[in-house]
Amino acid sequence: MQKPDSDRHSAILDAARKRFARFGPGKVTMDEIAADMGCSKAALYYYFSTKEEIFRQVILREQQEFLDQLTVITRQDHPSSEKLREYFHHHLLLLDELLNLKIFSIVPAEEKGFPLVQDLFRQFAAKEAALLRDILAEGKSRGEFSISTPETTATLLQHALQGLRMRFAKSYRRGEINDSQITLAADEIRMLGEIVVRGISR
Amino acid sequence: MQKPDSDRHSAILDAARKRFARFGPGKVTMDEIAADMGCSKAALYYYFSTKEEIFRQVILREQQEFLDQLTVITRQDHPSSEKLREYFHHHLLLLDELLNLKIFSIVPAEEKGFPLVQDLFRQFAAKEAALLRDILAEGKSRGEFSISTPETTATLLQHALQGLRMRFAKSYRRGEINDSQITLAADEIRMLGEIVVRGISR
DNA sequence: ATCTGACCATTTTGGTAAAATAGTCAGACA
DNA sequence: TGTCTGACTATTTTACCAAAATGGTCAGAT
Repeated sequence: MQKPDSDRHSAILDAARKRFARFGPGKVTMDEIAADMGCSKAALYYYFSTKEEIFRQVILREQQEFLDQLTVITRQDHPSSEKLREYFHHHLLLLDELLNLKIFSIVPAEEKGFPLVQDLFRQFAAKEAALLRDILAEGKSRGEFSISTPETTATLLQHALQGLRMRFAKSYRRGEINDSQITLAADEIRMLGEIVVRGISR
Repeated sequence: MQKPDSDRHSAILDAARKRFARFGPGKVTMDEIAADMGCSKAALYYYFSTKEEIFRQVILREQQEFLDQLTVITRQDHPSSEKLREYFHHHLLLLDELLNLKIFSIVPAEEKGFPLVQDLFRQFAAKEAALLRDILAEGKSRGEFSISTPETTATLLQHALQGLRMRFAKSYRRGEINDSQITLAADEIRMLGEIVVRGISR
């Protein structure tokens, strides 16, 4: 092959992801990742230039999966109000599944985060907001929604959702990760969705 | 007098508040507060049993002022929807003014916070939610609002507001505290208020 | 009733040597 | 040529300890 082995590349990301999700980027060593892979540390540098780059790509993959699922929603042939509801819904469900995202999109400030990764999250937030904005803009042009600027409204909703996430993250950090907590958070998010849909519908 | 000098007591809180607001509770020494007061450190212990107790009372006073103003709103003879709007509005304005609150209700996780103070914030959040709930319950009983449980809705709105605060807090921590940022945050909060009022109105 | 200086116990800080870690490289092997 | 290794270096993190700073006490002054 001309290109570096793509399977190997992604296997390293898998191994790293597990470690990162469990201990955070600061507490994972290259030697540990190598041990999980059953190879030497130097081998990792054949595929990735730095540890930060590994972490970046781990996060990137998680985010991409998240965005992909969200994008599917916007493509469907449903009323905008329905799309908005689904957007809210998936927002939580995915957050519950994607380990790394759950930890790092929420963790206080930047903690042990590399600066490069901060950029990543900024871009992610922007893409997320763009999806929301598209739903809102579509709803507006269809005459379903009554809003002045989809852009601003999208940002607003994103911040509000962020607040609900916080609550979820808090009980997570305390180990209270049981199902009833998730159900509670889901209910809250759904209720916000209902209020918002009603609040902006014509 | 039989009782400890109340003016002195509150003067100490004033001095401490300034220091705390500027450096945070962890970086303020009893000697510094005493120096500001022009007295010895030991004198402070005549009025307060511990440093934590001073900090607690500083926070308590700030929170009380905040709650008092908020309470005025609920007492007024306005439509519930109007009260809700005002509640949202004051929420930000006061946050902008009360230095300590602004810093500590927002600061990442608990940082240097004493455990005792954490309780304080929990209680504060509960009182805040109670005010919101009262507005919502009143609106419901008047037939203005269409909501199932004021309790749940109040919690939900509180979390959403928390999210908007975060955004405000972030630019604050970066020193970008200019007026345009505040205006932006105020606009966002007002818009959320409008959507919510519309979303729950009958 | 209010406050002080001297005092103690504990925590925080500064500095340094040892250990751990990220990243490099010349070369092995298929 | 593509993949990997062990040995190596430079830098960061940890471990430790003594010195300084700090929270809190107390007997007594005013």
